[in-house]
Amino acid sequence: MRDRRAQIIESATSLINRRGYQQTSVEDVIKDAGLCGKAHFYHYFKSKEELGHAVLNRQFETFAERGLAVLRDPMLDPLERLNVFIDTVVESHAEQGCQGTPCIGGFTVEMAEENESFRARVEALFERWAEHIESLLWEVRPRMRDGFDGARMARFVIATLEGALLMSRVKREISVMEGIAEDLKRFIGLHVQEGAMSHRA
Amino acid sequence: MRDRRAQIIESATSLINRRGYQQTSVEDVIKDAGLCGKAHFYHYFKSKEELGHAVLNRQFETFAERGLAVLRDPMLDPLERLNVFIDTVVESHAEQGCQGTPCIGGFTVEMAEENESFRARVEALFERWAEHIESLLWEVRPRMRDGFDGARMARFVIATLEGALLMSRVKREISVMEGIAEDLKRFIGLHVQEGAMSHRA
DNA sequence: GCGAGAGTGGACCTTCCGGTCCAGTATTCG
DNA sequence: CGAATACTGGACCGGAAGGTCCACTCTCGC
Repeated sequence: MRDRRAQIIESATSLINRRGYQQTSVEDVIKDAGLCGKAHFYHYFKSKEELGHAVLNRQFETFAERGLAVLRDPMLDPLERLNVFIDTVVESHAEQGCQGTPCIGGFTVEMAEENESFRARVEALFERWAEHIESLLWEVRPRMRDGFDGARMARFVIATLEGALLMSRVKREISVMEGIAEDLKRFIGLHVQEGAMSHRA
Repeated sequence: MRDRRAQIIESATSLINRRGYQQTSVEDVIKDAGLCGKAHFYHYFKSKEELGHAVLNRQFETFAERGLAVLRDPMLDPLERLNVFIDTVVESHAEQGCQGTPCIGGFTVEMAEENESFRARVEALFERWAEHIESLLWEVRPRMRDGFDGARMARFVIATLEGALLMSRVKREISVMEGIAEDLKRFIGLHVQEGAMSHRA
């Protein structure tokens, strides 16, 4: 069964999200996943590092499915999609009591610092995320003001979201993040040409 | 002599900035500070945690002196001060090879996660920072558009800077951060009323 | 000169943790 | 059946790290 492996990754992800990578011992994961001895764990993973990569991969995938999917939803106006995406990030963070890291952020940075191969992967995650937003913004380029730089804006959006995630995590409170998200959406909206609003209210 | 103690804090700050709190052992600090045995270290600090608080305090103070001072410089137009401040954050991050955390960010969040008393302190640091920006924005309120919310904007600025710091740290590259900082300044500028520009070019 | 605090040097304890090894049982599938 | 694979349980190892203890020297102010 690969169920077990998946379950270990699940447990590890949740624990690492809450306590960080270093603060999560293999033993903790074993306990949480309901395994017995270490042998069982090392039957599936050759090291804690391998588990770390698996967790990062999982973040990668979940994020790609849930988060990034909305960025490509053909039913919505691109800019609207971006707004929905931002709201989604805020909401999922709120759902997890300002602790989980629905996309990147938080613990991933700790991991990036720990180990070069982790770092590369986190960077790739950032890049992939940026590219999604970038291509979305490319779609709406004709509607934007002159000099609009989608690549830059994509990074700006990500940085702001990450920072907001971080702040509300430290503060253990979501309201700050909500305000920031609103302002961020407003900022994006300011780049739309007058009279070139999307087809929504 | 309190020199020694200060020197230990100095070493610890630098190490923690580079490698994180958990990744920095007391032994590392001892070596870096040029102490001899552990006894020497524990002569000044009763625990690693106490050292951690001292480091946080130092960050607090250095940041207050260098970073926040510019926010109150009476010689500059308030909005200009904010721009200078943003540039300063970018520059000092660049100087440290995208690794140091000139103000908060990075390792402080790791510490916040580690220990509740650390968390409270980091939160206080955030709050203090926000208040400085807030009061600066209060000064220029008459020049701003209707509905301008200084408190919100202050948090927005901080979140964006923190996120940018984080991204460029993972990427080990400053250019992304520079772009974000520019956009951030531009965003702030967009809230100024037409015809109410500051007295600079 | 004497006592306190600074500094030196290292042995040592304990706990935690990643990782190994092993011995055995349950399950499943050719 | 028989062999691989999944699972159980626990002993164990080696190293890192926080922290204690101790015996000793140096230096400075009273």
